[in-house]
Amino acid sequence: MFPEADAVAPAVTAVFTTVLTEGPLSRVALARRLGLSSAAVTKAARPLIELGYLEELAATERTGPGAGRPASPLAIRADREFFVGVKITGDELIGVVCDLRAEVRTSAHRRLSAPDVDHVLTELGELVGELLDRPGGYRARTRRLGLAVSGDVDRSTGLVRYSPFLRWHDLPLREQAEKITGLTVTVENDVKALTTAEHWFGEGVGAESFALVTVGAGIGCGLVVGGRLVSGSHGVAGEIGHIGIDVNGPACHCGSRGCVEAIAGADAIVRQARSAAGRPELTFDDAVALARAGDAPAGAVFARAGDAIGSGIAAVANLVGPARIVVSGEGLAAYDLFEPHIRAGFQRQAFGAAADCPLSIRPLPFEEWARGAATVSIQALVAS
Amino acid sequence: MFPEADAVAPAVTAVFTTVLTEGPLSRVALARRLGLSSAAVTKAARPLIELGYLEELAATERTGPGAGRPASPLAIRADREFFVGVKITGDELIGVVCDLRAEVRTSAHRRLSAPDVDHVLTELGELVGELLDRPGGYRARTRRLGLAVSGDVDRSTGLVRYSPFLRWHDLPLREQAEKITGLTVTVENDVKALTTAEHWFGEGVGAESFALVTVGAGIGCGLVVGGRLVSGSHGVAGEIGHIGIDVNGPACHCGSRGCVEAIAGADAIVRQARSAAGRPELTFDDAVALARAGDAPAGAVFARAGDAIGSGIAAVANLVGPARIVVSGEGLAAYDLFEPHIRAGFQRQAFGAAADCPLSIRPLPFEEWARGAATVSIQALVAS
DNA sequence: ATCAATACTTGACGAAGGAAATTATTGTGC
DNA sequence: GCACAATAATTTCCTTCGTCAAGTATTGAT
Repeated sequence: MFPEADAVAPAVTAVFTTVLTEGPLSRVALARRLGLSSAAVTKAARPLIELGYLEELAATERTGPGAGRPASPLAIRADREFFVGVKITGDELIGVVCDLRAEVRTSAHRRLSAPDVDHVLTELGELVGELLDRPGGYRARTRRLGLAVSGDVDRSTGLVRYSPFLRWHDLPLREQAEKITGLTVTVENDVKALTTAEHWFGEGVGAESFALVTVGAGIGCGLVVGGRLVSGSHGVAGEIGHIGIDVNGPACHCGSRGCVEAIAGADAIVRQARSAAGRPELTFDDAVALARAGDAPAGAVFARAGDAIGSGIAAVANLVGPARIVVSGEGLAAYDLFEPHIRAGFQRQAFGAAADCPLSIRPLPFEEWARGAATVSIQALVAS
Repeated sequence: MFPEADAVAPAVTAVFTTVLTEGPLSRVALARRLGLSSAAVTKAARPLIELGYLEELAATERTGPGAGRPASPLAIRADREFFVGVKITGDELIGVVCDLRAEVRTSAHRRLSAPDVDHVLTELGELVGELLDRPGGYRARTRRLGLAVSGDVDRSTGLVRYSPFLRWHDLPLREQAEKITGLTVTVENDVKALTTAEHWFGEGVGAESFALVTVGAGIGCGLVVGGRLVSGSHGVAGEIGHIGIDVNGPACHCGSRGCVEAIAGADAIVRQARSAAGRPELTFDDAVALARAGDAPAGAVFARAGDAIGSGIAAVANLVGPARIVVSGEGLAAYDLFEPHIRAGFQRQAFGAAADCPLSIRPLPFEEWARGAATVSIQALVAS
């Protein structure tokens, strides 16, 4: 958190993260929220104000019966520091500069000619440089960069163990990215980064448990339980895409049959739409167009896919009972075709009170992935 | 923890629970394990020794190169205090007296004529009295009783919100049981209690995450993530029995089709075995006997059920990635018929490294449920 | 103007844990 | 047998963190 200080008092971190994620709050409100005395909050807030991370707002509207000194809420000074976030895919880099509240200030992207490590790193360095040199005074106030990569990533060491789309194995990405950008780098799995962003700054704020489901080429899921991101003891967690929901379903690339992804993944949808229409050249967008035009077989493909996703989500709700679930991802460009069927599948398969779990289904700007990466670097600041 | 003391130092609780669950450990070993200084462990251990909860063992075998003062490991004095645990089912009470290490010292059970609250409480009082008066000096050293009940239970208030088998609604069980027994009572859901027992004293010891799956009339699951029991925001968690694994499968009492429980629950197995054999009077035990005798249709019913359970377990592994999974329950009396199919279903449906999750499949003495209840009261002591 | 109510600050205090020195107890090399 | 190295446990002193209780600040109501 602070330049020179090996350990920050727990209360300081708690006050900071609570103000950061739960908006302006008075010291007394913070004390209640955190189970601390108001004296402790006063003391914890002081260094944060001195460093410019927090500021005191003017007292606003009266709350209670009308008497008493008005509260002076503490708020984040969002422009105190900026963070770069970059999502790395097999053929593109998407970069953003965010403020402390993870609001995107500017963004850019670059196509990649190949997932070659050196090429990616060169492009990354240029992209970060371009973003920081844009008007806004970002460079002077930016120390950290977050990277989001699909696959098996060790956040604590910044090592990419294996990324199938990028074909990377045991790549010390943090080290190399720090060398080329001069920033302090945090590397995280893309779905986890997005989940973190939603947990800290999106619909998951304040939730003790929370799930984010991404629909796209694959079907992924990030899980927060007990306020902490679930990582999985064997490096696997949130693999909602390979829950089996139909023992007689289509074969999946994982070797089983009837996995959610084998029914609702983008490839699976294209395959099913092609055979339903008898047109082997059909693309995903064609299938969407057909279904929207009222073509019954194409519509049925999306219906089945949505239902499969809903079933998978219900499995999450039945097992861990998150306070809320957000469904998102580039696959939801065809939102209108999926949404009712996701809900129907969920309602059918959710057991008892699990069906009460609020479900937000909404498409997601692709930039959001990069914002997730930036959020991870904000977290890294707070944890430091 | 201690009679008069509103707050116990965190280190004291940490030292106690670690010695309790991870066996005799020297102070230095505890310090390493807990990230504390050895001075802190010395200080934390002292009151525990004075109160008779811990004792110092004689130095045993030398460990390292051979020099240095030998360690004096700290161990639990298991007979310092006893705990009663009772599992309440619709037609029976099963009670045990356990020591601090949750070893069963004596047990008893009583049949219930009806799940009538007053009747159950009367029988409970008599059962507890009978257990404590047995030779062993239990009564003088027993202060706590744990109750395990199926259904929706609020452990913090001791309220049974709804228990379908017992047909109880919003029953303040803790209060009433305390009145009748004079002990401090903790009430917990039965599957959670069993999970806790396995996490503290069984195969889940030391695991950061852990799952226990029970196979019986229903298929249940208790989940530990981040060292803490998962409760579910809407009161639902671990409902592995209603994960849908076959959209065209048999109808389930929950309203959906192809739930794990609709294929592998005891009722479902009987129903399938009856129609497979064309004998409508068949019991569960008959079906087991048939399958063991080599009857192919009966064997197929168990195979399908085991496979369904394995699929459900794989969903748990894919989603939360527990360090290990224990499968148990009275349904595993037919262990030999299930086991290979559970493993096969799990291996097929577990994604990637999730398949590495160790799976223990073993039948479980019915008394174990009561031991789970006792464990919960041991936890309540530690937390107090 | 006074008072009650609420928010915040201050300073004394205590609990908890760490650092380093000290004591305890062993095996090893001579 | 005697220094000594090595490891375990304890003691003493000290820092840190947070609470408590008292005091200050700022409002509306009487």
